[in-house]
Amino acid sequence: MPYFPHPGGPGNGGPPPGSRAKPKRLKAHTVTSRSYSIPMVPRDRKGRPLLPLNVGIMTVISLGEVCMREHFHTERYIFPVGYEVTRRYLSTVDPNAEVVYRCKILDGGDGPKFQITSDDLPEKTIVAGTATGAWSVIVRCANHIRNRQHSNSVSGPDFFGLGQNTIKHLIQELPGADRLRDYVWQNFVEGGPLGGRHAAVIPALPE
DNA sequence: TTGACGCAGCCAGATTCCCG
DNA sequence: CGGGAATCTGGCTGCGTCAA
Repeated sequence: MPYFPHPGGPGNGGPPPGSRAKPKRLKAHTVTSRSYSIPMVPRDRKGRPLLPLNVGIMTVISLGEVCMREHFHTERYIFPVGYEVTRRYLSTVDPNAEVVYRCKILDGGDGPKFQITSDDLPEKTIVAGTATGAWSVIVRCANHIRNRQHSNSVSGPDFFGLGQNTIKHLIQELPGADRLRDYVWQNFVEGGPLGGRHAAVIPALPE
């Protein structure tokens, strides 16, 4: 998650020394359009991204298609029908294992359906109306078999990769994305100055 | 070679929303 | 109105890059 401290955050006075009481946070309900630098994305001759594509720990299998209907986008995220990624996470069967989860967004008629299938339980498919709902089932179960008592709080869109700037950028490029009413358009600069682990996005090796 | 730096991934908790 | 679900923010940690 790119962290951009907002005005009024830490460093802007902050709590008095010795005070550990956190100030009440107000929900940032407005999304502002701004520019982000993202790694260069490998593309074919027509300019389409080469899939599958490794983005961080995730692999984008398909970007799907932008659906103009309501509920298929918010001001922060677009939920393309047919979008598919894989990612590694804790197994819900073996406490010592990690498995690959296949995340898909399907057309549920009146809204998107978020489907997750794990490699160790391919017959058990989790489907929910929200990304958070689907992933919270996994996280709760993974924590349960490990006897971990932490909350099942999880950012679903984050786990689906929809919060990744690179993936956001690719989804924004899909036909129709520029005509979504509620979505707040972000400006991405490909090949911008980036350090760290994921300075380059590489095509995933075919299985 | 190594330490500083920057970023992604993940988690905890706060806030908001929604339904009974 | 209350409780649970959904969503978002802030911070910690680990790892890769780069310069000294």
